[in-house]
Amino acid sequence: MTNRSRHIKPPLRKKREAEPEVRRPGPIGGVRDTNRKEKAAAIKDAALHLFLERGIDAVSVDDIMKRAGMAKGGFYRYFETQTALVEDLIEGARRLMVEALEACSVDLRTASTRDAQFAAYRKVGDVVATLLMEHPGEVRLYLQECRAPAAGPRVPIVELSKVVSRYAISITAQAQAHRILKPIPVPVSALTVVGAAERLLLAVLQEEDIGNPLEVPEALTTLILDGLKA
Amino acid sequence: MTNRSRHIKPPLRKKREAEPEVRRPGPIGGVRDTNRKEKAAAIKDAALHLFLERGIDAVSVDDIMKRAGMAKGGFYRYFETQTALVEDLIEGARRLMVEALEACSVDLRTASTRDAQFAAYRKVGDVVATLLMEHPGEVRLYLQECRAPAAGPRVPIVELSKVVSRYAISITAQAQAHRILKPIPVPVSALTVVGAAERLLLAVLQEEDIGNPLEVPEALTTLILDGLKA
DNA sequence: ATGTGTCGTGACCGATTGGTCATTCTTCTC
DNA sequence: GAGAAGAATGACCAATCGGTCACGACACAT
Repeated sequence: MTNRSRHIKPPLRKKREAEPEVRRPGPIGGVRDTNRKEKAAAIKDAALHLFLERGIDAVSVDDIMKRAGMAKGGFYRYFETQTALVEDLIEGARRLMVEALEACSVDLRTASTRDAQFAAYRKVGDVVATLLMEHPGEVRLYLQECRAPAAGPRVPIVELSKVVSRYAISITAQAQAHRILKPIPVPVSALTVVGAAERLLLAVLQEEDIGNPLEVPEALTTLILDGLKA
Repeated sequence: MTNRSRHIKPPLRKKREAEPEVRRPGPIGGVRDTNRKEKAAAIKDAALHLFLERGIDAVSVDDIMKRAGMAKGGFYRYFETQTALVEDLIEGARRLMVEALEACSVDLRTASTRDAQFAAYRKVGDVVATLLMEHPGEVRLYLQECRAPAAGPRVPIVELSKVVSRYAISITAQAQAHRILKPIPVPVSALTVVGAAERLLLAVLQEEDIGNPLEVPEALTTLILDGLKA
């Protein structure tokens, strides 16, 4: 087992401790409970910053815990593995995004008027804007890591990206059925939007010089409408 | 010095050997020379496959040399570091791409007719198609790794992506000056195209179900023209 | 054929890894 | 306040890392 791929293969020995969320010790508002939440947040915060600075693969458990001001051994009281940490990290943003895409898909299925159809699209855009404001780090982590091979701690990120692509394709297919969009091959139409949107998000989050970030959604909408609209 | 970041910091001891290309042993067509080229190619081939399977960060020198059927120590007779290997790996594709972008930029500067202007664009598209056919592995490696933080062996890839973005913005600015494109903020217009094109390339190279790959360039062109054209 | 220098090998080095565990410290329950 | 239980620590483990090096094998010039 190479050191580089240790996270890919299953651990040789079984874990002693697990499921930190399932059984909670002490009173719900007590010191224990409060500390636990604070420490877990500190670990996640430290991990996110290091992941963004160095890339997920280049960050060790020791690095994370040092930045969080704790000893290495404590990590495993909060997370079973690094993969579980990443899952936890992106869970909030993931749920928001998936729910928005699912809602759009459902709305689009029943929308009969043009207005209702465009409203379904707009809601996704609103959620993306919300994500950008409330989870910028998580979104940037997603954009940085989502294309690399799914191995080790990156697995949940790559899987999310596959879900997003699938929804984009499904939604595009429905939009074409409604004749909102040009009859371009559906995956091409869908992935064009995904690719363009993700690249622009990355530019905003990495503070590339992109002009006024607030103009970006409008410009993108114009491009998509003129380029894809039937 | 953490193990994870060992490639970032300068080596403690100085290298004994270097510049494998500068001084070549023996006759140019001799056994030595032939072997050297074959082995170097074998190393690069093994490295590329492993990089694509696991991601650059998850591949060790030992992994590469084992796959190439050689002993670890031999690696450093061919490449100073893993970073040099990656530079060498993408050099061919990089040169093609940069030269095409530079040529487009120059052509666009002097193009007076619409036809000449579109021809300048088309040449870049042709080179991308060539890259796709002749260097599919290298292109895929670029797409997989270009967004992660620039550290260690990934540095040359990330730098190439910055060059590409800069050229895209510069070319877009010229096109807007020619009034070929809508007066959308230049970086937005440029990165939209880059993002869309890269995502579609990735889909083709990863064999996502995208329909007939030959239709992709045409569809993308249609989208860009309708979406961006003035 | 002989000497010269390169090539390839695999043991070796110090550092670091994910993960474990006995021990100590802190909070909880009573 | 005392005993029980969870939480935190840091030494520890085997494996692996990038990189080096002495040495035997091989290609070259003569």
